[in-house]
Amino acid sequence: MKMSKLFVQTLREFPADADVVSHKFLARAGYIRKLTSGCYNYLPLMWRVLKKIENIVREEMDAAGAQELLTPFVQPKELWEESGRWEVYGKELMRLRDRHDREMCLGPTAEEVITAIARDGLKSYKQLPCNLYQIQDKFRDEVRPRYGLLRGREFIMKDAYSFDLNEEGLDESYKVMAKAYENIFRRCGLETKMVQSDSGAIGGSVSHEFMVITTTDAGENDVFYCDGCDYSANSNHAISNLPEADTDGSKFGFNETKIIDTPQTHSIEELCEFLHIPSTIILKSLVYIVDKKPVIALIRADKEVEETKLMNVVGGIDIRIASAAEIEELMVEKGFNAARGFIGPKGMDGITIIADKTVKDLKNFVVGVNQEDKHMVGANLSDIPAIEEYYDIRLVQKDELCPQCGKPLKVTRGIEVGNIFKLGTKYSKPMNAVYLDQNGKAQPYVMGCYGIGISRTAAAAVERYHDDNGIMWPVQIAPYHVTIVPLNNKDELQMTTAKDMYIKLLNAGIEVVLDDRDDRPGVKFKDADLIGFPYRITVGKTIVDGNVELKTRATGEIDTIKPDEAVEKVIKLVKEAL
RNA sequence: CGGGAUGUAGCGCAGCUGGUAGCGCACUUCGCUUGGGACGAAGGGGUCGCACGUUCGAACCGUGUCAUCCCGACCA
Repeated sequence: MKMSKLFVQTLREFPADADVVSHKFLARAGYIRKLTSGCYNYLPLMWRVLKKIENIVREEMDAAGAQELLTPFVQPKELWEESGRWEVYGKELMRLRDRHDREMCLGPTAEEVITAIARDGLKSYKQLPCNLYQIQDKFRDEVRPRYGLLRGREFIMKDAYSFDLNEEGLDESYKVMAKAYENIFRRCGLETKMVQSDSGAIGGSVSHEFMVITTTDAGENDVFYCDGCDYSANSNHAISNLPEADTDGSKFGFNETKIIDTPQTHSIEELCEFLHIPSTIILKSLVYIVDKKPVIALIRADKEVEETKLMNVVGGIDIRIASAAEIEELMVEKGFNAARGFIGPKGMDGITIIADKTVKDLKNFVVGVNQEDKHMVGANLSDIPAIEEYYDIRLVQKDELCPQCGKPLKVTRGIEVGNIFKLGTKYSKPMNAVYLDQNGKAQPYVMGCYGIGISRTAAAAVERYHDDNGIMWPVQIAPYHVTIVPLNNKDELQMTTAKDMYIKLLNAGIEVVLDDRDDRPGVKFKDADLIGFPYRITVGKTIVDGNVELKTRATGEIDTIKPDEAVEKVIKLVKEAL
């Protein structure tokens, strides 16, 4: 490709609406252009990157025995009613009506559609196991799209679905996919961590996420991991053991149960300061609204509630902390007069109360009693409504102890590029998707599903590999492997040398861009760095001595060598990487 | 959903005490230059998001609307 004909417009400045590194560089280097909020045009350079990722995914999925197909982007309401998700999926599901007023949606995922396909085609145990996948646009109407390609509304996803005879078969399919995912991300030049995670709206029992560990702030997930063993988990799923802490209020003089004045202590910090106590002897009561109904969560006050865990315990879909107004409403309903800071579980009959495991060990603690400017001190579990079961609804924090080996846990940010779920019969049962076993008896498929964000993977690669000057693509997914830059177009020797190398590289199957533009060297260098060609061959004045320069984008390393050597070296480097 | 802000050329911005639009980059042509986003000259490109109102006159004032971005969504 000649640079003069390549469809790309690099910008001297970052677009004003870009916030994270990948968005900034992809927009500035001419890879993407926003069409509307959360939806991006993939321009020719971007499309080449995406196709490369897709092809790696295809090869590895095919090698793992999966079969590719393609389903429509628009899906009918009826299928979603079969699985029950039409009601529960929420606002992320982009719903629409056609001219006949029939309801449908844009596919955010395709469990229903592919389960329906399987149920028509997989009638016998002899046909199982089976794994079907597609690479397709998905649409999720995010509350707030942001971070460019990392959290768009429309995005490209590979989604695969496995159908097995039983749990053992699923375990095997799951392992095969986990291995395929490792291969895929390695071949994309990306280091990933496979971490335990919550299964969220897709449902199911076991799930893992593949995270690209990033130093930029674009990582949306906190990943806890252990240096001492292989434990690692998303914060929405992580568990830990707690270090020793003072949880008995008698050490701080609370030996008898009484209600005392604690004026203006609306926060835990203020309460600690007022009473001269650590937060570890306070029972914190948080009011959440889960699916429009109040739920009170109890936890030791130095710890935070992990909302996903709480939601899983309650069994809701939508969760948020209650507003001041909602708390007031609840207080009025229960006949109390207290604002945030003074809420407690006592007297909250009829309200769901969920207690964290940290509550169990509290003795002679401090707790709100739904009276403004007052707290109960020296309280014990007998002083609050009986708690039948203690759950883990706690957000793990750094330096808590690994649940497997006891070492302090570490935390890092990660971008989720892939996830795998064991679904079991969550979809096959309600959708009556069954096969006949050896005895002629109908059995629901035991399913798994496996996603990879193709466009997100590309963005994650930029987050991971860039410097101040631009992108540093891994060779495997770079839009082109190498650019040849003659510094002065009017210098005949430079141009003929550059063109000669260009032809040789093309003939060797290398993806090469010849920068034939009549621009000054600085312009060409800046663009080459910004776009992120893994290799750059510069043909400058040194050509009179028979030398060109081969520069490696990622390392900045420069070789001064003969043109033919440069050609050979690039061929070798690229072939090795692929 | 709540709050904040912004919509003026492909990109980044100015103009906003009302008088019919400008700068830098990019683009076209010519000259000159050629190892890290040169320089000079001459050009092309905009119903100032949209609608309604106020006014002799609106990018500018008012109302509404749409869009975009950011922050937050209450840790008691």
